[in-house]
Amino acid sequence: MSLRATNVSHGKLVNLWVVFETIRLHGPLSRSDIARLTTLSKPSVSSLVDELDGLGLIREGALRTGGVGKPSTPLDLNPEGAFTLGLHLDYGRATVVLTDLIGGVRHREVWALDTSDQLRTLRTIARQIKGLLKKGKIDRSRLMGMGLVMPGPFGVAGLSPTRLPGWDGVAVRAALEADLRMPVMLANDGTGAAMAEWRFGVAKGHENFVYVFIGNGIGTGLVVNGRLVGGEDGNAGEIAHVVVRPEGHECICGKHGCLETYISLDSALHHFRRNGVILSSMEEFERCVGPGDTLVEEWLAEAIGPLRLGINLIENLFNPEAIYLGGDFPSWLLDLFMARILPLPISVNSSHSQQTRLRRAALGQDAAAIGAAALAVAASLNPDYLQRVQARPEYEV
Amino acid sequence: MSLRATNVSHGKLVNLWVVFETIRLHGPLSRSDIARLTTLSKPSVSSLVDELDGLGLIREGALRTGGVGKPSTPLDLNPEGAFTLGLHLDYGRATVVLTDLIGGVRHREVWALDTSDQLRTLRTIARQIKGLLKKGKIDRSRLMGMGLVMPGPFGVAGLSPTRLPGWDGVAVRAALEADLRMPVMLANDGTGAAMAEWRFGVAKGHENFVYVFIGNGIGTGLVVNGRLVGGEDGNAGEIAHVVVRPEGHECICGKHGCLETYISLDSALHHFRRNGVILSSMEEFERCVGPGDTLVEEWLAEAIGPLRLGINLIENLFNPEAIYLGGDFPSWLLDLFMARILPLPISVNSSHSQQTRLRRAALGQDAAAIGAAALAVAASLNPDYLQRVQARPEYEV
DNA sequence: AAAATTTGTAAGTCGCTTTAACAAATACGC
DNA sequence: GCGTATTTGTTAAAGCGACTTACAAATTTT
Repeated sequence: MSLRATNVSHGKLVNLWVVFETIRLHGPLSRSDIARLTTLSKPSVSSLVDELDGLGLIREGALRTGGVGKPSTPLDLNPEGAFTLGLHLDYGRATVVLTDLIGGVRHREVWALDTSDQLRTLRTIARQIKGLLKKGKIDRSRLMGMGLVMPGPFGVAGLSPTRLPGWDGVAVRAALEADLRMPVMLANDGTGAAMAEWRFGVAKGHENFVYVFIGNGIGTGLVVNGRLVGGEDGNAGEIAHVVVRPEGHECICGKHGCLETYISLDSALHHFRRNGVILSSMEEFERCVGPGDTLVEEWLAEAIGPLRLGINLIENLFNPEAIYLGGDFPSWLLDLFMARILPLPISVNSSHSQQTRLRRAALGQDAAAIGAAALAVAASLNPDYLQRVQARPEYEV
Repeated sequence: MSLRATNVSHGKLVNLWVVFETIRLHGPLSRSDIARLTTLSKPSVSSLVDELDGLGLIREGALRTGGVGKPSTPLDLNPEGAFTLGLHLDYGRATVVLTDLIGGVRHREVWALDTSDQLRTLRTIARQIKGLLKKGKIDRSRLMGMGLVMPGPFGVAGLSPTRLPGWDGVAVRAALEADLRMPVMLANDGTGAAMAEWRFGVAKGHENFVYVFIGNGIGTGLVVNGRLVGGEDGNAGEIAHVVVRPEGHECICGKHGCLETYISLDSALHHFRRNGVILSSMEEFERCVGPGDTLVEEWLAEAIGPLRLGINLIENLFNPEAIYLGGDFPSWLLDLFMARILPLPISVNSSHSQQTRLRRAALGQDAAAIGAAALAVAASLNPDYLQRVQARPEYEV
């Protein structure tokens, strides 16, 4: 049961978060602006602003004159106010970003890893992160924690993790938390990418949206009623194994015609392999394949129908403000999807404009890692942050 | 933006709701029990309980002795504390219930209506309801309002309302609110049914679940993160036009293979008509058709695959605690669905047991109306009730 | 230069939860 | 059977943060 009583102290934390978010979304703002936007009184805003200032999370700009009345002091987030780590773990690869409070990437590393050895991978990651921090790029006392995202689903025999073999039931979160001695949040990669666009990208301010993440596999990140959605086990948004072609390709899950067998790097590699071209990673794919290739066109022709159905069912079930398309795929390929998928079939969102319904994600291939970092901010500042986004069943490594 | 600041008075309303809900879900409870369950202090609980008592919403039971210590006073909801009206408007028919605070149906009426005449229908409904109230079955001052549910989607040209022709853009809510002079909440029928099971039925206490509502058409009601989901326009959960057979039946929406063309009364009637049997309403269907009929079996054989896909995609996208199957369909037919659909295909919910994943709704065919009534309770008591469940685009009648 | 407007602060009030202390009523131990 | 432990629920006072009211300060408008 999520029914939690409240009291004055909790209320204050809520208001602190409200002021913080208001500045983030609409800043720079004066204290009076904030009072108007939040319905808090001016004295209350002043006091909360003082507190945020004391924490170093916001900063004052130069006095702004021009209008009638006393000049106002614009307030904005202080990028240096807090730092978080974001880790995107994927097949054979880990991306780590160190971000500031406004999503600026202060440091970035990508490691090639043998992810089939889980223990070794975890040790390497922990060691590398410690090294990264020792280089002293940031004030260590301002490091709030780390977010970790990886392909889901979590804890489902026969289904997971379909894109990261052998990682089912590995207590990634606990292991890293213990080793790095900082809070670690865990979610799937789609949720990470959604979080990034939600806080720092084009999905700012949305109450309801869906991020479709295309990478090795395909997944989504969900925001409903202004909150991230994890579902009962942290596995919500798992669109990969939704059937779009009942008589279609056989899937590793045992069903036929799952979306992932049409739209994913894996499905592309399969198509290439069936035609005698052996490619085995995203890097190789990017290096060897381009927009005009016949094999790409063939694969795309087969993939666009299923993707259209996927978009359609997301619209009908979530009736979101918008759907964002992004992920690990090369940019030109996402662009092709965007172009070929139009016109969108009729749905509950048909009263919105085509441009509104489906949009390109703005952040690049690091989105998932950046969003992971953002998870750690939300977890430590938002008193109502939903833990349930995290995956549940974890066992000892 | 849903970022709303809080203060002590709002906090009190939250806590009042928390205490109310705690009693509803776990009652009968002593004041001390409530304090333990909510983390509120004992004096706070006492004060909030006094307030709820003053409102007449709860009542004390007989002193409960037996354990160590002073005997406790069990508290429970007072059924007579508040009444609400629930209206389920559907093709050719309106069901109205007058319910008490614990979902007990104090009065029920079903009217056959010519719903193709919207103005007339609205007038009739308003008149009948006024008459119903005049009969003086309840203390009028304790009537909190009305909930209205009807088939969606709302405000989508070419798609809605697929099961209630001519009602698109009709300002039902405003019209009834003005005529009856009480607050009226509006949502789709799936949401109504979900609400009924959530508050009074087998879905009590869930944070995440989906109700699949099968009637003239097919829809769902969604609860995510402990809140109803409406989406941007109040149209979330519109599963009817999700494509499950890309090469399948043509649908009135212009697409092919929509779920509704396989599982809905409408699809059954179509199948019968193609085979020379003309039926035109749910009543007729119930009267003329039974479990063993060949035509039913044929239709069922074709319907069960699509339904299985529908359940599968709901599981994968929402990862709910459970899915409930119910609606306007005759009970024996829902039972057949429940039996034939097993085993459920693999999904993110496969780690749950089959019995947990899909369950029969407990409330009968009045569920949608009862849930509509429950909407009015939540709207007036829960300070964080999500208005967005309501349909948005409404125009004057 | 006076008036109007707007920003932001200071002082005190208000509402609600909390802590601390305690009275009342029961079961339990001897 | 009586004192003790336990639990319930209330009373009184403290604490906390938002609110209202009043006002000083800095600018534009007239």
